[in-house]
Amino acid sequence: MSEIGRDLVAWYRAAHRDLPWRRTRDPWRILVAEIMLQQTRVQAVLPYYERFLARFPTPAALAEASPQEALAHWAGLGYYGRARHLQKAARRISAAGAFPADFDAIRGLPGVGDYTAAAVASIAFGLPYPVVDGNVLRVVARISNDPGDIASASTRKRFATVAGSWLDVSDPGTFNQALMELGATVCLPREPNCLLCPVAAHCAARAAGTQQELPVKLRRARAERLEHTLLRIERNGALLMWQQNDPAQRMYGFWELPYREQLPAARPGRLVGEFRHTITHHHYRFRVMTATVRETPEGFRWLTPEERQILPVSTIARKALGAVRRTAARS
DNA sequence: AAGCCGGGGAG
DNA sequence: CTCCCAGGCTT
Repeated sequence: MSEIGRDLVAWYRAAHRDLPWRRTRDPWRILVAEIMLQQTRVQAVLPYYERFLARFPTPAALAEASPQEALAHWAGLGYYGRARHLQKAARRISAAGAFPADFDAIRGLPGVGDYTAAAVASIAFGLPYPVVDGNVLRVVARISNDPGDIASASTRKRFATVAGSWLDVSDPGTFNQALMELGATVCLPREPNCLLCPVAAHCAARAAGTQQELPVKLRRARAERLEHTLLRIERNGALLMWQQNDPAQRMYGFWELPYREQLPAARPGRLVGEFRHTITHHHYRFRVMTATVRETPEGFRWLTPEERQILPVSTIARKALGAVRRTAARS
């Protein structure tokens, strides 16, 4: 093993965080963790992980569940395509009778790309594949003092080769988690804590003083601003809502409050709440108004509080109802 | 290669 | 406000 690998693993054994998915080598539990952790912070995943696995402890359990229930257990975590892919993967694993045990078979599961396949292969099966996530890109860029744009495929391929050259083939899973743990807790994006770093002596950026400039990422996204009004229409304690039934649209499968434009015939009442919400590069400002309707509009349903507990309700709808409660409490 | 998908925390 | 997070899929 490389010196960097040895130092990283020794540091990791002494300093790593105790996280629930580090207490198992069950490939199903590892897979669920890795899917949940895609572009999602550890702190955000923690409340979901055990709850999800308590309900779906095996691939068969998720395979047999309704898509609605799977989605309801994912609601609030974001990137809902992951929940649909995971259920497809669960059905495939369940039908095969065993979890796929080599890299290519794991990589072939829906929702599993290069990162997730390497993570499951190394952590659950001890196979020697280096993971390359955002943490690893940052750590490699700094240790190598490499100014390549991490948005480009060629840079990612080069960095993967470097990470692979450090890999501890006797325990790839621990090495991979050590490299990511360093990025998550020490080699931070804005302010790397080089004084605590176990591999500072090997770090070319540290030597050159360029650690704050790395990694280089050229792509930039801009935010679009939008405004909408949602309607809170209540009847006998139930709320008028609709379900996003178009797979091509955002939030497919989720229940939403009516938008003002959807119900031109509704009679608006008073403003009862206001909140902001950001989805990728869309920055929304929502107003919430009470309203009344003469009859149930086509495509809408009255959802009781009990139904809203079980069904997948969008974060926007949850925020809207929360904003109403706070506004009502103040007035 | 670029665009898109959620949501929240840090600075 | 901007940036980023244990990324992957589609075009």
